[in-house]
Amino acid sequence: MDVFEAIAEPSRREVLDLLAERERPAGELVAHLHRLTQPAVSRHLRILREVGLVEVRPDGQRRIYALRADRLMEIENWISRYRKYWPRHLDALEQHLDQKGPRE
Amino acid sequence: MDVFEAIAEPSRREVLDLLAERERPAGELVAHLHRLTQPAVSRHLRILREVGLVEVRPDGQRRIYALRADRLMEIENWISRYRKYWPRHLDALEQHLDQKGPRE
DNA sequence: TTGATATATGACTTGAAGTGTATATACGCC
DNA sequence: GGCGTATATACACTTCAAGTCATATATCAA
Repeated sequence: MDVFEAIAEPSRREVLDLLAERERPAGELVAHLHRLTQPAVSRHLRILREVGLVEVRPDGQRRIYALRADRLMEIENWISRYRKYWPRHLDALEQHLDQKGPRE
Repeated sequence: MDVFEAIAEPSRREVLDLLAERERPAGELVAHLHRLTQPAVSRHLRILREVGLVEVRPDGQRRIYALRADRLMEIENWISRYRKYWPRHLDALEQHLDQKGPRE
């Protein structure tokens, strides 16, 4: 399983979104993904761990999961070559710049 | 099948990469993806068509496939929220800017 | 019309992903 | 130690994607 496959799964993207806000113990993730059972979430976390998109830190009986966003650059690097084909007014790069202000 | 799943398949990314250079007839794509049989490639093309990542134009007995890169913005929109977590010296946005020169 | 080429589809098989139930492991507390 | 909680793993099962081979469809050329 590679990063592309890992993020193809909606529940796993949801996990990453949750971890983007802050690191969380596994149980908290299970609570948010209430459609899935605890083992199912645990399995998704294993996959995210294996591809390096999250890292785990033990905290007593809990396991704290944290995002490792740098692994997403593999996606970014691939997709970046397509930006030039996008309509300019929807170019996320431009939006990003507008958001941050020129040359922050 | 959604866009995330569509690009999770390496052969399909390869097709998109080929179509990023120029539009091509199906047979040319089959020739490049020499590991796959013609029906296999045709099936991938169908999937890419269904999610809107490519479009087809008949040309006699051939079918010319062309990229529709704007559908990749679905990926971009999701991934963009993670940019701020990347190490700055590897920030693809910065690279992109450096490449184009400031405020083209 | 007949035959060759280009592409798509159908039937089928195989393998892997995803899920739930049940169980194991690990830790904290008493 | 024994119990409860938190998390991971094992197993069985289902579903579906992806591949091949064979065939259908469409177009061109003669």
